[in-house]
Amino acid sequence: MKNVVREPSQKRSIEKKNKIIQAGYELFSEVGYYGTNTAEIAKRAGVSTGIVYGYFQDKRDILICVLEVYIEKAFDPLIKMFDKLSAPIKFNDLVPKIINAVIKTHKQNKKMHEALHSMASTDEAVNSEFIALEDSITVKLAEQLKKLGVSIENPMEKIHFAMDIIQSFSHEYVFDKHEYIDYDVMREMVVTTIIKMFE
Amino acid sequence: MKNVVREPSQKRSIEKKNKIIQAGYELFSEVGYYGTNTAEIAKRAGVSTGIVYGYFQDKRDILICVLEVYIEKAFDPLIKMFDKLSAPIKFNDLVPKIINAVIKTHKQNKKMHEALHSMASTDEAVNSEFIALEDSITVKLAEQLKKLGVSIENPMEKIHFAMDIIQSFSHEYVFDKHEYIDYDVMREMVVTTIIKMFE
Amino acid sequence: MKNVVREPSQKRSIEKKNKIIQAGYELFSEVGYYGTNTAEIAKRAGVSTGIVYGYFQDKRDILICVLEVYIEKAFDPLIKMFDKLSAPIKFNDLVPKIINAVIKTHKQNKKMHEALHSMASTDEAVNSEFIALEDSITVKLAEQLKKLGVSIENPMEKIHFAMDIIQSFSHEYVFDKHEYIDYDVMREMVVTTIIKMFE
Amino acid sequence: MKNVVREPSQKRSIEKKNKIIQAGYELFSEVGYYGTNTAEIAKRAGVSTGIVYGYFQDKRDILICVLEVYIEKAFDPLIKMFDKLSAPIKFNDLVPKIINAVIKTHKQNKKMHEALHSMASTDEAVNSEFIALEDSITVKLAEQLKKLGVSIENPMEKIHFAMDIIQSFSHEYVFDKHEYIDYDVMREMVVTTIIKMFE
DNA sequence: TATGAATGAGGATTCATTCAT
DNA sequence: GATGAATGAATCCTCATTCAT
Repeated sequence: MKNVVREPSQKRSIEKKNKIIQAGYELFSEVGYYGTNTAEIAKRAGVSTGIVYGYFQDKRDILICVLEVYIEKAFDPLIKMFDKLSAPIKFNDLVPKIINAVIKTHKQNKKMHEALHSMASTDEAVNSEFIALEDSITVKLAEQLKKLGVSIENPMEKIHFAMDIIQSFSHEYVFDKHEYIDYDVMREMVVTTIIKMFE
Repeated sequence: MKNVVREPSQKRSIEKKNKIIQAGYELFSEVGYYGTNTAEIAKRAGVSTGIVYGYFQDKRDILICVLEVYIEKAFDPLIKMFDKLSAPIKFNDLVPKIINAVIKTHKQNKKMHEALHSMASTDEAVNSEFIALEDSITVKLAEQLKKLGVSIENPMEKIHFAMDIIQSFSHEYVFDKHEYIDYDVMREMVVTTIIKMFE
Repeated sequence: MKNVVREPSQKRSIEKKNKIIQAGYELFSEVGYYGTNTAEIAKRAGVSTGIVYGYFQDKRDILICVLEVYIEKAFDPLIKMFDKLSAPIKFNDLVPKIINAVIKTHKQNKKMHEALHSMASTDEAVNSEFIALEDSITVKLAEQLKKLGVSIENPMEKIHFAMDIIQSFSHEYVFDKHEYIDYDVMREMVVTTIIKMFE
Repeated sequence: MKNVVREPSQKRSIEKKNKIIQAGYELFSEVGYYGTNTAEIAKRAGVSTGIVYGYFQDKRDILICVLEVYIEKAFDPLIKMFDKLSAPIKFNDLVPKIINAVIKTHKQNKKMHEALHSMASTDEAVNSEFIALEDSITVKLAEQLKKLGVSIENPMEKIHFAMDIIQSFSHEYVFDKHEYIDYDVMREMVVTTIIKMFE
């Protein structure tokens, strides 16, 4: 009976809810979930501590919302790109484009990406959300390929594998972790590997 | 004069320190770093809360030690495998062997793996340690290959890329996240991809 | 200028004020004063949180009003019974009738009875109200008896003592606390004791 | 696994636990359970907030302990008096003695008495404890009377009724609520009533 | 070295009350 | 009058860390 969270119908309210999510987004990015306290979120959002609990059940609820926003921000461009695909598919063009898109996303959200992934191990909901995201991307792409006449063996596995490679490469690329690695060379490897797989 | 952490010279002391690390290992695995408190660690280790701070600077220090143990446990078999390599290298045999080893490691330590990786985003030291680990593996393997007469273009990039693929695949394999994926088919892809790269 | 509480003159307003009191009545009964929050009262009353403070100074003020309603509901029947008394008074009939009335009241309002009495220790106003209630009952009954020609020694003390006994018995009877007690036997004792006192 | 409350074995610890209970006792008496906060209790007890939770599960746990102390303090004299009874029982002496004892107890603990009774309506444990207390007193006294050869009809009901009367009278007597009442006259009524019942 | 009691700052959350609309 | 969003002080409790013994 208690703790009913307002579903903001007023414009003002939605804006305020978004402000809080945005504040959470920033703070979680900067200092992580455990490094952030609700008072800080409220202050950054320009609201009182109390009202935060008018919009969210608890601190974790903010995290979940931030996660959703992140997923939308980060993966919508990709999904849209897949939607726009048209026959005949030229993997030579497509693969680099995807890689670039993923890298761009990583660059823009790298901290949040880290912060959220770091929660997946403790928080089942966060984990599921990421799994569902991978599912939807894989399935969506598989459908598109089929529709566009690309007929390959084990499409699911190939797509998933390709996405894995791209993810892991982009992560490296953005965080640029090892100085002895020429990441542009590596990028070429990724591209080549994937293209071969789909031909 | 504060915070002087004893480097235990006595056998008993070393054992005690290890017990604490072990307790930390278990607890961090089970409930994560933030879900664990030092009193619990002490209790599980069978020591007093106070003495924990005789062996470790703070809670994070335990994490670092746990991390080291993990890395040793998890990656020593791999490194040893590389040490034992002898010419001529048969990638057809080697690659599956490596994959199996990594999967085995993942299986045995999956919770700890998660827990530690989730810290890398917030804790610089943890992050560096992981980077250093990747470095050392890459470098070590590169040296070995060279020594054993394998001469390929861009060895660093290739090795690193191969390791990335294996890591990410093993992770998927162990956590078995998507039901529509046949992970044995995917494993074959990984093997084939890598072998091609090195020939 | 602050905290001016409107004395509602409009019918609608009076109804609304009563609704709030009713909601308070129910909630205080169910979960006690401290277990109830004003938002809940407002919701149950079907009004906004804000307007509650248009009709009441603060939460405690609602309590006071609830108390008044309770007293009226619970003790008016008794007072009316006293009003209707006519000579000659037959204590053999009257005493059981009073006991039944008090028990009935207790049964109908037992939760509220508890809730309010539990406030008397902390809240002076609540306490006074209860004392005043006892006063008025005692005085009223004393007057009636006198008017009806019942002349006894120490009427005030006797009446008060009788009321005390009835109160405490009714409480026991309704809450039926001890299984080894036959409350009907006890009721007889109460009746006999009181009748003897007044003859 | 968490929240294990120390059962203090050390003398110092017991003293400290008692200090906290004492502080709770005072504060609950003065401003009630809801008017007291844990920090205040700690301060009054001369300890830190933290350690309070080393000795008690939560705030309510303190209340329960305070209740036990109160019951012991308040009712042990009575119980002991009953233990010492010897044949033949002279109700003329005994009843006033009991009344005096109960009044004395009420006087010494009146605030605590109020505070605790006010919790009984919300807190089941507190309620049960009071019921159990009444049980034990009634049973104990019944046994004694039987042992000492006092054979009366409905002893349980009579004892209980007598205790009720005494309780309620003592309460009135101590709080001295109505100026038109001569409480010494009333006391005589109580005494007479009870004595008659047991003869 | 070792103990575990003690510290107290910090954090999530609630809720009576106010205020802009 | 009425709404319900907003406020922010207050509260319970936790836990990393210290310290007396």
